[in-house]
Amino acid sequence: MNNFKPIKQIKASDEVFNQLREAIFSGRFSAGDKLPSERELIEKFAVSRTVVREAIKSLEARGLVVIKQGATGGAFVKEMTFDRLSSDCNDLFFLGKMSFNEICQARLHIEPIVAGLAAKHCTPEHAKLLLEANANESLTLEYPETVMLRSKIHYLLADMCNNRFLTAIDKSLIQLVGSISSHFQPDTDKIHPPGMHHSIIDAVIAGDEAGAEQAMRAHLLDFLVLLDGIEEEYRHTQ
Amino acid sequence: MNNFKPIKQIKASDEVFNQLREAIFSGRFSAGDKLPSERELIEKFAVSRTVVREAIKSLEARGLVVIKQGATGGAFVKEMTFDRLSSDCNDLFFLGKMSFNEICQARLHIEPIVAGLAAKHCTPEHAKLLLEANANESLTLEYPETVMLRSKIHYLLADMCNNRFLTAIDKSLIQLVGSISSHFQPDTDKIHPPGMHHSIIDAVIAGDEAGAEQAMRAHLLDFLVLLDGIEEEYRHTQ
DNA sequence: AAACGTTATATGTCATACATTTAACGTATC
DNA sequence: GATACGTTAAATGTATGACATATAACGTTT
Repeated sequence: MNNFKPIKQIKASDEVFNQLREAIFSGRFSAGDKLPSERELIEKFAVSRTVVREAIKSLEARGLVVIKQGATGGAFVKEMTFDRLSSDCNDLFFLGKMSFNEICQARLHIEPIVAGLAAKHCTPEHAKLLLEANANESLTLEYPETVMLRSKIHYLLADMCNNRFLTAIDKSLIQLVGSISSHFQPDTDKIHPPGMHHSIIDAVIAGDEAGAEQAMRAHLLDFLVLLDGIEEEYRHTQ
Repeated sequence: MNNFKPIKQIKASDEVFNQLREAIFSGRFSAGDKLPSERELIEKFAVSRTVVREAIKSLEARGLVVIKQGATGGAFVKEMTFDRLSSDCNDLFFLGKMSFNEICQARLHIEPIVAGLAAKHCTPEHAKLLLEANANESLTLEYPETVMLRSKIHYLLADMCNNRFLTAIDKSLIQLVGSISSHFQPDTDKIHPPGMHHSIIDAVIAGDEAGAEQAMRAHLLDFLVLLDGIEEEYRHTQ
């Protein structure tokens, strides 16, 4: 047979999108830089404004740029953050591609590791923050502040593990569990009594990796059991 | 002070985007369904075609729909997959937000867990696939096939862990390590000699969770050491 | 110096026309 | 009847011009 390949008619807007995307990835534009204005892009690419606008709109939806209006406006390259991962995880859950149980199990496996790494890298400043957060855990019982206060420790530990990938994954899971469970506003003191984090913090501050892992695992087992059955409820109220 | 909030002028295209997004998330449109045509959306939202098109373009960039041209064309709701996570991980690496070392370390922590879970859920069919893949590992030394063959086992194990989140994360890491390292086409038999997976497979098929974890950890330590320094090279050749 | 209006330069929206892609239907040809 | 071919219809893709709106910067008045 012949080796002819099917002609791929690339849409002009996609082509512009790709070239701009490449330019950003290659570092020709870095975070904070302004892309050329629509008028300039029209000239350089020799296409209509429609095409340029749709390309930029795609960049925005992809989270690569933010668009500002006005005299000093334009498309500015965004500082890429790990929030994208979180937002994707959210999408996947809400589209039913992940069960609450899977999220919890994943967290049960990953967060102890993170806690161990946090213990390994704990500095006096970190210790201070942890103790502060721990002391403030019971300040209020109002939603959604209470959820934030009770999970603060987890976020701090995530930031301490010295691995941005694990930090991002862990935070996504924490955030997801939080947002799903707080949808029901269960009695906070019941599903997450104050003082649950004591042993974790002690181990982390002591630099005891294995102890921190162990303590986190035990904590999650306690906590997640109390949340059991919450997904059933969730899927039904939608 | 007063409690006035700044007026947030929502762009029409964003509003349309959000409403369509919500409709998809709420299940009003599920995978494979066709959104209303541009003409219909124009009527329902009472906006111009520009606005509708930019909204749909955003949905496409977000990976929620695919757009087909022609008589039976339109915007079709996409089956949401975990590929999005992989693609985002790629972006983050190429934008310098993750180091190769962080990726390797994350993999070193996560993949043993996955291997353990795989051992827990291993069926005879799984065993067959693993043995097959293992036998085919040295079929070729040509890039990029060789990379695929040597990592096949890892992908299989990822699929066996019964947790779609961990599967997705693990695959992202595997794929990322593979694509970065194969950029240099190092001698495959040197950095990843055949037979490295034997002990892992034995443990998994035996259903030995702890053994599988251990074997995977040992394998990764061996393998990743051989890849050391590859990032330096990479960042310089860009 | 502060308040205010003007202006310039972006992006945002609308409307219309035409181009292109694609499936489906009909029709001639063999 | 099957195949090839042209026609048509319905959708998205692109081009263009006009006007709306947002925003910073400059000038002018007070």
